[in-house]
Amino acid sequence: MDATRRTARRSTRQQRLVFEAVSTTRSHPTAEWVYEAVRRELPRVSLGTIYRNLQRLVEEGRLRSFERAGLTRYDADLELHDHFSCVRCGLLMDIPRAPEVLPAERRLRARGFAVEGRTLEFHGLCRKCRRGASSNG
Amino acid sequence: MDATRRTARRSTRQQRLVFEAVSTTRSHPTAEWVYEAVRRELPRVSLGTIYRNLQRLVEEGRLRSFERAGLTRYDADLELHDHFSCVRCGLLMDIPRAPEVLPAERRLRARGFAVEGRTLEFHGLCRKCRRGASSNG
DNA sequence: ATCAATAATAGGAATCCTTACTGATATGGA
DNA sequence: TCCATATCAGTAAGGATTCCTATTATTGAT
Ligand SMILES: [Mn+2]
Ligand SMILES: [Mn+2]
Ligand SMILES: [Zn+2]
Ligand SMILES: [Zn+2]
Repeated sequence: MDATRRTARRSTRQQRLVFEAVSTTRSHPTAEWVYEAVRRELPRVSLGTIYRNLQRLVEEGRLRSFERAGLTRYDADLELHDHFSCVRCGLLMDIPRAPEVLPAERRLRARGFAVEGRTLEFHGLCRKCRRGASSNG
Repeated sequence: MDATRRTARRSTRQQRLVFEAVSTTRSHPTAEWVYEAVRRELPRVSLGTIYRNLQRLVEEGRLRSFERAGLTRYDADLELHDHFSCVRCGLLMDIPRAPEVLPAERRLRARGFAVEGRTLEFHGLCRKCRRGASSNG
């Protein structure tokens, strides 16, 4: 049976390298960053291929994506988690998400909204930047 | 004294109309939306003027801005508040922010981070879309 | 190994939002 | 009036992403 599915899912070298580039960093990289990383292994790769595979991996649920400062960034960590970003150095750090339900979410549900998820990001100064904050400009 | 400040701050008709367009809606409009709104009063206004004044108003702290789906959106509500967005109809709704401190923020401070603020957005189905969710595609 | 069918690629053009530039115009003070 | 300066309209330029097309790679079957 199942004669309809003639072709199996491909996994090209390009796609594997794109996924690997994103999944081996915690820096929430941009397409350009992934491009440079993949190029080191596959110098002839094209930027279009990077975008195409990133988008495919997001559709397949193997990566998350979000925007920041006009750029799309990618994250291979599929666990629900929140973020902290440093307004000085640009660090974008993961924060584990505790199972607690936020009061605001309870209020939304009580009003009849179906809450499926959330995005939570704190911003401020990381430890390193905090130390130099008073002396430097 | 204060002879250095020779020219007073101008407030042009264009700037007033840009601010009015943003501040009289709760839809978190885009630059294009503001452009169309201002054009109804001032048909010869240019898109560059819209962008320039939006950017100026944000710098002056009279508007907030943030990105969503590749577009910059503007908000005249300076009160700290959170958002709910409907994944089906695109509604982006304000949620008043209660004074409670989130546990995740306490944990960050305990680890030495200086938390200055946060962005919190829930997503799911609004009441209207929830009703039609099961029957419609 | 060869073949046909199909999926993915490289390279570049096109698109979309936003910013930067330029010459014209308006404003307010000396 | 005359000058300095701010803002304007219009348009060019920029940057990130998507789209397009001919080419190449992969698969399954002969
Ligand atoms: Mn993350
Ligand atoms: Mn708002
Ligand atoms: Zn920092
Ligand atoms: Zn809705």
